Order: sequence, then structure tokens, then C-alpha cells
Amino acid sequence: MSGEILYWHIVMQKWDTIRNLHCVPLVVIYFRKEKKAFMADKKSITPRQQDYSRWYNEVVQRAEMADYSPVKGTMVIRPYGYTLWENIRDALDRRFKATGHVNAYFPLFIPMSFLEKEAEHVEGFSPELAVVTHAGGKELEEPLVVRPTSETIIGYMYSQWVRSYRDLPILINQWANVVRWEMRTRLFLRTSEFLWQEGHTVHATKEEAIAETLRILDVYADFAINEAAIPVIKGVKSERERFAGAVDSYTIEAMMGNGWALQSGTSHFLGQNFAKAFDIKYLDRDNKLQYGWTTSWGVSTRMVGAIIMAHGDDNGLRLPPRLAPIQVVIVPIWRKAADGKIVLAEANKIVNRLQQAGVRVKLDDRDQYQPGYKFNEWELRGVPLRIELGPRDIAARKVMLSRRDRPGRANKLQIDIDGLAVTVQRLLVDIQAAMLADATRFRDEHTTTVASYDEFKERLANEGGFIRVHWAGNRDDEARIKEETKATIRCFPLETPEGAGRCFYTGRKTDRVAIFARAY
RNA sequence: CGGGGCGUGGCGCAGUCCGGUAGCGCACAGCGUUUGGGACGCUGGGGUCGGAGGUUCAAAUCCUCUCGCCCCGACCA
Repeated sequence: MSGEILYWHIVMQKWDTIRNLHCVPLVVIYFRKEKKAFMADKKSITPRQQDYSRWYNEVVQRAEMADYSPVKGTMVIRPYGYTLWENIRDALDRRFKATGHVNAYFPLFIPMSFLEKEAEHVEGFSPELAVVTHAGGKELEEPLVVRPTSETIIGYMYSQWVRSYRDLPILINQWANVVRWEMRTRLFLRTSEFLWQEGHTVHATKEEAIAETLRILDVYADFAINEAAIPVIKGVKSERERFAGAVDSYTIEAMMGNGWALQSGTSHFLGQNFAKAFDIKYLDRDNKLQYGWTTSWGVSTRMVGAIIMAHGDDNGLRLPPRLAPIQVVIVPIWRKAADGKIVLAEANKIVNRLQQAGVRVKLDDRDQYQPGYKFNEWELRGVPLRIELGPRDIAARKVMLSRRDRPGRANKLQIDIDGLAVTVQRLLVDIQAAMLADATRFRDEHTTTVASYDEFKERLANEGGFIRVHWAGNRDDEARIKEETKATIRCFPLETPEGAGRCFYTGRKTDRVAIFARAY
């Protein structure tokens, strides 16, 4: 084993500096443990209003979604968080399969030289590459990059697989981990290693590739809206925010509970940039050699962060029923041991009935905690629906139901045990819809249109949120605005009912609309 | 890399100024009483005080060096 140890050197310099490897790669440091008072006071979470990022960290850790790991910038995804990710993964994977895609797996290590083949691509990624310089006890002849994304190695393989127009399109997706050595990291939102899917397709024509890029954008939006209950805006990225090596980057942008934007999925039209760099060529019907047209698209574990921040409240998580690891939790209540037996027996019957109905249900029969404690704990963990069951209920053939999206004792409902499964299924659908409606209302309430830069600055300083403007500026204008206000162009929305107008910054006439916001 | 803060049981902290047997809350274990919105009592386990060197009869505490972490900034799915 010892001879096979890999030495991973994390490099924060451009490749040409790495190339002369006299200087040993250095390690950069980032987040680790947060020493926080919340661990001592188990009873409350920092209110979002008071400190949003602190609220986020507390919720992630106390709900047992994730924990910090010893390597800076990396995290452990705990079973509860991982199950949520599995549900996200399955919902997306179904959609990919339904649109004709297949899964495959490409390796973690990529020859450094591959990244250099596409000029903008290296440029964009080199600052955040982790590079393996030693393996098997020796220095490697050519360093290996730990994939930050797989366009290059997949492009290389595609060049070998594509010969004829009959080989196209290639529609492959992979589920994988990638590494990007980020400066500032945050659980789920930006970690040095993260999980995602990356689709990579090749098409015979530009039109087909663009159609694929947009089809996937629709898949992402459909997933976000109908599974995650997060309303998203589909749009195109500005030049500054575009993927390194893409012709156009499309995005779905979601609004978080503090009014900031989160890019929750991206779909790139890569033109022939990678086809030319990797020589992906095919013979067309007329026996002419042509370059292929490629796309790539991804959604990552960042989506977990999006769900947390789009729906969470001051009591903790609120998970959309369609993705929640546990949809229904049953809390049994009793005083006398004899009652306990009866209650647990009835609870188990309910579990069986709900399971048969396809509901993800958990019976919390831990005896070291009291019901009140459990109520709070499951609310913190975002379980959409809670069933409270005690001797009184059983006598009346009823249960108490409590919806996570409508908290408080006043909103509990008493319903019949008979037909419970049907009621529960209906309520889960209701909750899913209500959460989408809540998130949509919040987003709309925090979206404004402004016509001048003064108004823009004033708006950002106070309410924040999404700001729609007419835009005719350039890259430098955007940079200047970011400098002054920290807001960036999140996207040029595909749907722009505004029509023509004047750029809020340059005053020029334009029909282009941009959405600005602070972003993660 | 610049500016600020911090390292003491699993977590949060006190003790450091002024050296003298390491303490508190939470969590954890056992027993008992409890259980419809975060229960209580008793008993108990657990800490080389980030590390190294020095001063001293004696160092968590004083001195020197060092390592690490967090927050803000430059980069970003």
C-alpha cells in the first residue's frame, strides 16, 4: 500500500508556474469549524433577520445535513442530507433518461495538457485546480488534474468515438464528484469538493446543440419548480459570468430567503470550441468532414443549499414533500406504560398503511425524549407533516396532524384514522403546492424594476432582492457596478415582457433586460 | 496575501491581568419519577489547557518561537 500512496499537491498558481515544479505547490486554507454559541443553547436558532449566514450554518449542522471535515473547505454529507441529495439525483436522472440521455463514468484524473487545449477553459479554471504531482512514490512525468469539470477528458474520448453523422447525437451524463479549490467556502453552496451531474453532448448541427442546451434548461426549471418547489428564472449569463470556454451559458436563478440570488443549474452551448480543441469531427451525409457542436450542463449539491435557503424559516428547515427524506413523522404520546403499548401498536399500523401508500414515514419511538422535544426537532429537520398520536386520539379514532409549512398549535388539524393514508397523500400535495406558492410570492415581492442607477443603489441598500433593468452596458460597466454595489447580472431572462426602454446605467436605448442581484 | 478575532472535556465558555490540587452549563451513561410544544432528581464517566522551548520550588496563567482556526476583502457550480 505504501508504494501506492498518492501525494496530492494543491496548487494555486497558473500552469506555467506549476510546470517548473521546483517551487512546491502550496496549500490554501479555508473554512473549518465554527465555534458557535448555538451548540450550547440547543433551544433556539439565530433568527434569519439577525444573521442569515449564521442561521444557515446552524440549520445545516443541527438538522444533521452536513458537518465540517478535517480538510479545509470540504464537508461530510450526513445521511439525512445525502438522502435529500439522492432524491434530487433520482428526480433529475428520471428526466435525463426521459429525454434520451444515458449515464456513463469518466475518470477523476485528467492530464494537465488536456486543460490547456482550450484557451479560455484553462484560463478560467487554473486558479482553482488541485493537481497531483506525485504518485506511486515518484514524481509524475505529467501532472494530473483532479477534474474541476470533465469537458476535456470527455471531449478527448468523443473524438475517438465520433466518425460519422450516424454516431450523433451523443447524449451522455455522468454523476460524479469534482474539485475546485475555492477561496471562501460554505457548506453545500461552495465546497472544494462537490457532487454533481454533468451532461456532455455532441450534435451534428448548431441548431441541434442549441436546442439541447435549452431542452436541458427546461428540464432544470421543471425540476426546480415541481420537485424542489423553487421558482426559478431562466436566462442567459452575461459575458463576465459565462462558463470558461462556452459560447453561451444559460442558468436557472433562484432567490434565497435573504433576497440574494443563487445560480442553481447551468446549461452551456459550447459551439465548436471544444470540438476544435479535441478534434471531434464527423463525416456528414455529403462525405464532408465537419466539427461537431457540443453542450454541457450541470446541477450540483448546491441545490441542497438552495432548498434550505429558499424554504427555511426561523424554526429550521422546510423540505418540499417530493424530495423530503422523511415525509411524515409519527410522534407517539402516552403517560402510563400500558397506554404506551397501545399507542405504539396503533402507530405501527399507521406506519404500515402509509408505507403501502408509498409515503416515506418514520415512527419516532425514542423514549428518552418527550413529545415536545420531538416536535421541535422534526420541525428543525423540516419534515413536512407530523402525526401526533396518543390514547385520547386512539379512543376517538383520530390523530392530530401538524403541517410544517403552517406551524404553530393553532394550525393543527384533527383527522380520522380511517382513510388516513389518502388524507396524508392529499396534504403532501397541498404542502408541496403551498411551498411553491410561498416561495413565488416571496420572490415576486422582492423583485423590482428600476430606471436609474440612483434608484438601483437605493433599492439594493434597503430591500435588496432581484432588480430588473434595461441594460445596454458592457463588461466594464458591469464590473464597475459590482465594485460599487456588489450586485452582478444574474442573467438576461428569456422572458422579457418589458419591451424596449432605456438602459438604467448608460441611458442608451435597448430592448435587453437584465436581472441584477447580490449572489452567492 | 492584507485587516480583525480566537485556541481550556464532544459543544459553548470561565479561569490568564495578580503563577499555588482545572471549573461551570449543555451533551453523554446508570437509576427513579415523568411524557398532548424543548421534564426533573440523584449518581457517574470524560480534559497532556493548540504545540515546542524557557523562567520558577511551582505555569492554563509570565517570556520566546511556532502551528491552527474563524470573520472581513480579492476568486467562484
